[in-house]
Amino acid sequence: MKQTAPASDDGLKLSAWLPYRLFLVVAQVARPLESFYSETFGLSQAGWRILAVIAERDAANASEIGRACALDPFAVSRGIGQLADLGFAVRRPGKTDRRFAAVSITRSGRVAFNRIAALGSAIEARLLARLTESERTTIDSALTRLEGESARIDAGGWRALLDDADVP
Amino acid sequence: MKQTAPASDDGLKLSAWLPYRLFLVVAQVARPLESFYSETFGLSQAGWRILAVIAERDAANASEIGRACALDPFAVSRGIGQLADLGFAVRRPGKTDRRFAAVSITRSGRVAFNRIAALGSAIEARLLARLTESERTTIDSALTRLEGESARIDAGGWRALLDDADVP
DNA sequence: CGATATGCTTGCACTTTGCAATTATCTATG
DNA sequence: CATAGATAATTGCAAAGTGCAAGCATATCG
Repeated sequence: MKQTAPASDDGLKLSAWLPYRLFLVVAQVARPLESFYSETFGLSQAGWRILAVIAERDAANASEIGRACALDPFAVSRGIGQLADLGFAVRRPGKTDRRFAAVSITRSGRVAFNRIAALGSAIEARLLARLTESERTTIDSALTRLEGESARIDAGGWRALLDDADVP
Repeated sequence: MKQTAPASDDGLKLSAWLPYRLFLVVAQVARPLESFYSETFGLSQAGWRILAVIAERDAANASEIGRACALDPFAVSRGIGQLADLGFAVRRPGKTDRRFAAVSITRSGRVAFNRIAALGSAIEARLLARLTESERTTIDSALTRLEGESARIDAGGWRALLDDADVP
């Protein structure tokens, strides 16, 4: 009676794997935020991300937005469409090159953003309260490097990852 | 000419917001891994997460799995179905209480898991290489607290978050 | 001027998700 | 010991989201 394999035989303990641990925090924190903005404004996840980007970077074009929040051009286009329907954003042809849309947040978009941002800040405050001052500093600096390295990992694709170490 | 609101007036700078920074790392790191297991095994994201859970915790039931990887019962059920179709998992009625499914990884499921885990380990290694030993220690301990706090945040829902601080 | 390239959008098929209803099993009670 | 009320999991179906081919507008090059 040995149809199922018994214990773990590779070196990956999920609960200790760094990306998984980060994922858990992100997923759990995203859920209440998402239910807030979707219930309150009918905003999708992509819509919220884009709103947050154009709230801090005015007259952004679609590719910039996509890069800033890990969204492909289709999703960006649709997200902007949603924001435009809700009256939270306007798109105008770009000033110099009119192929580039210049997407800007509207007044009511900013109002909505501020409401969501208040929740976001509350969440961050709850998290930061669990850390000491020196931990915050360490994490801030470490995270900068992790962002850079993860961008490179992403850009390289999975094939590049197996050239370094053990391969199947 | 003032249809659009100008600069940021609330305190949320997206690029400095902790959950966003964590999200970026997670999203970028997940992408190559996902394209690997979906191309190679036809596994969905939920399928992979569940596979990873049952690889380290044998005879798990659906709610345990769901809790362990932030998946609702429907998604878990479907994910298990997918794994069963692929021959990577079997479900049997639980031993004592037969309502609980006892989900176990199969031999070929473990083979697949090990292949994916190798990639996962490579990714983690790349990330950890960017950190000093003391940063790793700090992050390890901080992350444990963040996991706990984010679980509480999730459990409380968004209404609970606004009772503490500034409200809209 | 075409011809070609680029940024973005749209239409359509396909997949994933959310939720109500269902099945199977267990526990408690008269 | 039958029946009512839980609980764990699954399934069916509609709604939402996604991926990709093709399309439109604009720009640049020969």
